Amino acid sequence: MPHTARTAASRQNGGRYGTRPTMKDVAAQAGVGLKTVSRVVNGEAGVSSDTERRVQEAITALGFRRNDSARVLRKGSTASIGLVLEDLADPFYSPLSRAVEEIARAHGALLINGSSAEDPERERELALALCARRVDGLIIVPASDDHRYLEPEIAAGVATVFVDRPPGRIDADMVLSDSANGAREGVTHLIAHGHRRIGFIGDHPRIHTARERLRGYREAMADAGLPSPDSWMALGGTDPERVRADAARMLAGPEPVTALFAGNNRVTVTLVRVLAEIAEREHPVALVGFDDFELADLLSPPVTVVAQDPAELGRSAAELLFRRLDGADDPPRRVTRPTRLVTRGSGEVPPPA
Amino acid sequence: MPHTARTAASRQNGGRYGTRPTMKDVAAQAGVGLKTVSRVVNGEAGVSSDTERRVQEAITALGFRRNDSARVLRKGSTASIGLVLEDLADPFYSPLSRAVEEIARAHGALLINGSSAEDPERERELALALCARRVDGLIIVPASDDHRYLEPEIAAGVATVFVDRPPGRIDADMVLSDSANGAREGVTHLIAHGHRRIGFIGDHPRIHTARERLRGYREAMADAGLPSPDSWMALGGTDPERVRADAARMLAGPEPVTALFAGNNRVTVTLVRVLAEIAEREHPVALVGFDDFELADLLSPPVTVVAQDPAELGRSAAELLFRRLDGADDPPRRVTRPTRLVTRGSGEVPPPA
DNA sequence: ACCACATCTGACAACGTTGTCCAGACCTCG
DNA sequence: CGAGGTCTGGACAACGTTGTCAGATGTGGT
Repeated sequence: MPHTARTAASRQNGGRYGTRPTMKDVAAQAGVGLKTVSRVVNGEAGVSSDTERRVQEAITALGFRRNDSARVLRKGSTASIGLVLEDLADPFYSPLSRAVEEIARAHGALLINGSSAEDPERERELALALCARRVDGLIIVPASDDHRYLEPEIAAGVATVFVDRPPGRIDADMVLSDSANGAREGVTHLIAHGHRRIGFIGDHPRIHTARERLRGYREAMADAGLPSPDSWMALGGTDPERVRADAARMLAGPEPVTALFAGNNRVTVTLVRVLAEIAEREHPVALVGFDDFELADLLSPPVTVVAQDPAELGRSAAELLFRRLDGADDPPRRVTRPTRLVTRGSGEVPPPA
Repeated sequence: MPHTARTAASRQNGGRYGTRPTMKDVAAQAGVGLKTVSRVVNGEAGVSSDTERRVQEAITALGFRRNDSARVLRKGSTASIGLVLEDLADPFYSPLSRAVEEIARAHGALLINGSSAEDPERERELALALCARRVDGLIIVPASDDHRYLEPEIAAGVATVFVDRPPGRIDADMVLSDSANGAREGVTHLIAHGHRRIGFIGDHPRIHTARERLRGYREAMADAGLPSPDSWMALGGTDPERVRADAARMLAGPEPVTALFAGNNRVTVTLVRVLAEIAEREHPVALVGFDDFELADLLSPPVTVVAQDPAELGRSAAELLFRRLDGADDPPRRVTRPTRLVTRGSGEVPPPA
């Protein structure tokens, strides 16, 4: 075992720590021209097998690795794409990210990704940093509602696809779930099970999907001839404390809601906790959540959800992106993917008699 | 609203679709020298405010964005780090990834990441591709057990930190959880609650953490003077069907195990399902899982786990990496983080009388 | 012996940026 | 009014690769 990897390996390197051999060095070592090395490295034809062998040996001896920065500069394409989303660690977005990665890999591209943390300025910084790196394409889960800052980039040829939420003030490809209809279906389901007072707790209305889901809720209530007073709607974000307070408020008073609709997975999980805590004291409250989540079926009661398929969103977006990179230049398209109501129990709890 | 973003923006560009303005173009537009533009773009001193203004206007007019590829080539540092892990979508790794991203961001670096899918060859390809891109540093969750392929890279100055599992056949920085002691503690906990026949279901023994956890299990059994026959140990990976079959086998027969220890979060979740399915027919089986997971506390019974903190692993690894990038060159260090037994119920189920 | 042709190889410019170095304009002070 | 300094701006080389093109060598046909 070497003393340290660093010293051990730098011995191979003649001790030139931090200096990498270039094709020129390889050429000198092999006694051939620079371009011949380039040909060998890129598997181009027209190199005799004897020369190729000599070059390969020199490459191994020096530990040469092609500098892709220089290659990118010369060739103009980076074989990498950027993904900007809200939070890489969110169980909704991580499958999306993974799906994008798989498609990218299939196209020989690397994935650079960053979390915007729902901050428009941070989204912008990230997206522009990725453009400066000359990513070939960009997939964005918007935090901002104005993407005009991307116009020069798109004009310069950076293929751009928006996913989960639409772009703001520019026309571009997008892949969305049908939030409004999904929410409407979920709320209608609660109404069908006898509920008349239903609360909606969702994310900030500046987020497109949150607005759409709220709209679906309102439409479902209106369609059933039910009121939906402001006190039954909370749009304060997904902070657990905030959600708890909102839920407590809706569940208190003389006319408490008998069912809750959660606007996304974060809210659903918090509400599951809240309802579990009060389960022993009160009549059970029905719950339907937007977004599926792991183990939803093992809770008691199992949680009924309006499911979307985040991996499928990612796949669609990435495929659309690579279609563009392959040269498709038809007008921007909007892909809408349906949601699916998964009934498991919590959404079928009847209201108190 | 523009007809399409592409055509709208390319109008700004004089219609030169796919061609980006360079500093030279900006210089010509502003009527200054090339280097002056560079100075403005980089906020260097020595440019009069009048000249600066003219340059800024030219930049905006042309939609110029610095080409970081060229910059990287000239400067030698990419301000980006690579992360290779098993699966970006795994709820254990996604917080790790996010934590690395945050630290990278704090140091002004971008994160390029890829999933090895537990395939050594894929890990190698990814890591070397990242090195070819000249990432400043590399964080790796190994799938391979031989990392000598990285020696030339490390010698050339690519800081490298291994996380969650140790490197193979090279000496390098690493950040690990204390898997063996964690598993021992978990199994000892089951023994303390009266269990004598305890099964272990874990990942492939080629994975270091899987071996360590198995070792912890064996030591705990041996310390208590209990046997641990092969039939109580399954190391076939995390495929749900496989895990189900293994569990079924251990729970059948005249001397079934009365408790199960799960080697990671994937296995735990599958076992939760299995135990839920048989809960009504048989005496409840105790369960302790390695890795915490969301909603573990809301299942019935709530799941006792040996918790590690993946975000903390990621943070530690990234901090170690940036310490190296800042020039620290003390010998490679091994950081071990303790695990924490979280008792919730499933691990305190007694054996049948 | 000679030419036509194919095969192999290398010199050179270019990609877009930054570091070095020098020139000129302008100021200050003796 | 000149010497010395400061500020501003630009010419040029270099980073490591790839595309172009032309030169060198070898082979076969006449």
